[in-house]
Amino acid sequence: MALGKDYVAQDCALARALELLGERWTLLIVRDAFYGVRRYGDFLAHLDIPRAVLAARLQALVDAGVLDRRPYQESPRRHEYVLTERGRELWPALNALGHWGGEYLSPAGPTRLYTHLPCGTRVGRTGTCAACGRFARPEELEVRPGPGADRPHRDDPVSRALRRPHRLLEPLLTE
Amino acid sequence: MALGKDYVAQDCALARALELLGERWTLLIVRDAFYGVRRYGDFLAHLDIPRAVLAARLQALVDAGVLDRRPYQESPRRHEYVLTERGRELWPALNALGHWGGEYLSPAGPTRLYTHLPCGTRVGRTGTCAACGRFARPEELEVRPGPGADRPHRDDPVSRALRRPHRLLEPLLTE
DNA sequence: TCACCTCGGTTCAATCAATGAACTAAGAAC
DNA sequence: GTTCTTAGTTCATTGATTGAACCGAGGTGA
Repeated sequence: MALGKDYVAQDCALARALELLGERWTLLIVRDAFYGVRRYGDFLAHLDIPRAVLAARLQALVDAGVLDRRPYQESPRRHEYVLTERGRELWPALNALGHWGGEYLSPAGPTRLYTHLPCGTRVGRTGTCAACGRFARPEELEVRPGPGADRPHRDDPVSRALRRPHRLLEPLLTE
Repeated sequence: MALGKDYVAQDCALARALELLGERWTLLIVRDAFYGVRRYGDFLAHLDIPRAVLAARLQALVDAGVLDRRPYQESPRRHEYVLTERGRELWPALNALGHWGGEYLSPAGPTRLYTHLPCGTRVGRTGTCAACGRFARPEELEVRPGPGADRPHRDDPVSRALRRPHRLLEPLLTE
């Protein structure tokens, strides 16, 4: 938020997390990173976010160690943004918020469904796999559109790629 | 957020949750509600939030069914804001975010510690009680300041009351 | 060689939201 | 009847977000 009167006086771990993650767009960027989005242009196409804001948020997430900015090609040099271990640790929070939104704010049901790949079981609200009892790590999850994923609102290449079932954190294939 | 270009086009449960909860201050208000804060004046004293913003956020949370506004005395008629069942379902999300902030953004360690009252065990990152293996419900948790709760920044009556160990959701006693 | 394309940004004026101080209202207490 | 408490509202100022335009490095095709 980086305002004059920050959350700093709050002396609270949640406040510190929100100082970074509570800004508009930031958690949606992180969500997209879990879905495999890695490039500036892909975030831009999928989120309809102002370019300046996207640049600022990516920078903040890199500074906080949530994303790693690393080259994916030389000549011309281009970079991609990939979740670090610290960033991947945000999965439980994102999962919990998403499930809450699915349960209480999505009349048509969840917009996405998650399958725990090692045992093929659908994962519930808590993020725990009913079959094996463990909390599902994001690398072990496959996403696919759920019943609440209504009429295809968006038709950019990134949204189309995200509608295909795919494993979390796997880089997006936008042909 | 309620902006012209909302998150609506996102067709995503997380985006819908953030539309409500992602606004500045909102999740801190919900956190305080878990800690037992219920009155306008107590939120105000503890959060240092502008009065107009607090009023707007409380209204939005009531409209969304996260808080219930109900009278706690007649003559003069006064209301308090209490978490609904839907609001209490936000605990996993808040817990996950708070633990992430404690782990990665609080150098001195967690600012608060949670004990699962039925079995007396400290609760870890995942929010699951190591002893009984269940996900701890907020009513079953006791909060107390942790090692990262540094020098008493704030000295309003609400902050002082919150420093005493107490059970989540129990109304705050500010004498 | 020159025009044009792509990708990843930066710049900037206009708009919208947050801030904080002052004000309001209704009843209680003195 | 004056003052206190609680729970707000109002409003000018400040600050962040938006969206359109621009920039620069390198590649491509004629």
